[in-house]
Amino acid sequence: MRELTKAFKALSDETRLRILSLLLERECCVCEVMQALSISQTRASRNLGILYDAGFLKVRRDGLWALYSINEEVTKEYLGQLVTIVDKALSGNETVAGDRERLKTAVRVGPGCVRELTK
Amino acid sequence: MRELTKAFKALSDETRLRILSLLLERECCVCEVMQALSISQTRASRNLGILYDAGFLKVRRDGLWALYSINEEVTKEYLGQLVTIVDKALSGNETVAGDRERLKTAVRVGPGCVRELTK
DNA sequence: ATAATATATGTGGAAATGCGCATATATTAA
DNA sequence: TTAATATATGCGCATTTCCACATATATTAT
Repeated sequence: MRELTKAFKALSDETRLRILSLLLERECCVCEVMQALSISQTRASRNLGILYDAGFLKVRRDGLWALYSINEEVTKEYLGQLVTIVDKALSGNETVAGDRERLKTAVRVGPGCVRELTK
Repeated sequence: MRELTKAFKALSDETRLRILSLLLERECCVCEVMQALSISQTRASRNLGILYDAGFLKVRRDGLWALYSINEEVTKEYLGQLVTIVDKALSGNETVAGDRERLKTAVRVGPGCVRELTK
């Protein structure tokens, strides 16, 4: 029961539904999520962590980057079903569409990337 | 999006999942819910209200009683799917089983029913 | 009318949540 | 080694949630 409420709690926040919808598009690093949704690094990282803890996401490391994506091999059947529900329910959503649009122009660097700018 | 987070928020609480599971058994009044789950009248009423506001339940009045049940004609498709998910996920749950067992012996009166006791 | 009763709700307090700020951690490059 | 960078996290604060207590509302019976 605790696992189930945890899953629902993870989905009970607008920011996290946007993140989940974004990751349905493709795998993203934290800095891409923060750029696409126009949110802070802390907020992106924390909410990715909450979705991860609930079992919805998986992570892989690539150098400095933490690449998050939808976890296909879920431990519980309902996790996959919930992702499908969110996907369909937000299929025509404007916010989600805007997030995905901004993802296209997002670059894999964070806010304090001085090196790239000064070069 | 707000409607969707509201639905998930409604399901992100153990008490409300127990209530939903109980109503999957049969229609119940508030006092039956409080007896089956061994919770206060306020707690039963408030959480039934939250599930109702999210669209999961319907109510009908029968004299003094408010009879809550699962809303079959949901406005959004995902509401019905979520109920199904909860039902399956908690199918073998001990707490839910205990609640349903206590529901069998529950009577349709509240805690302050002096008349019935003194007769 | 009054009394009894089931349910709903306003209020307050404790706990949980969400987020920004600052900082810690980990990885890579020089 | 040091510097730069992406991500994670401790802390504090504002907001929200959950509940009990008391009370309000609505219905039925007398």
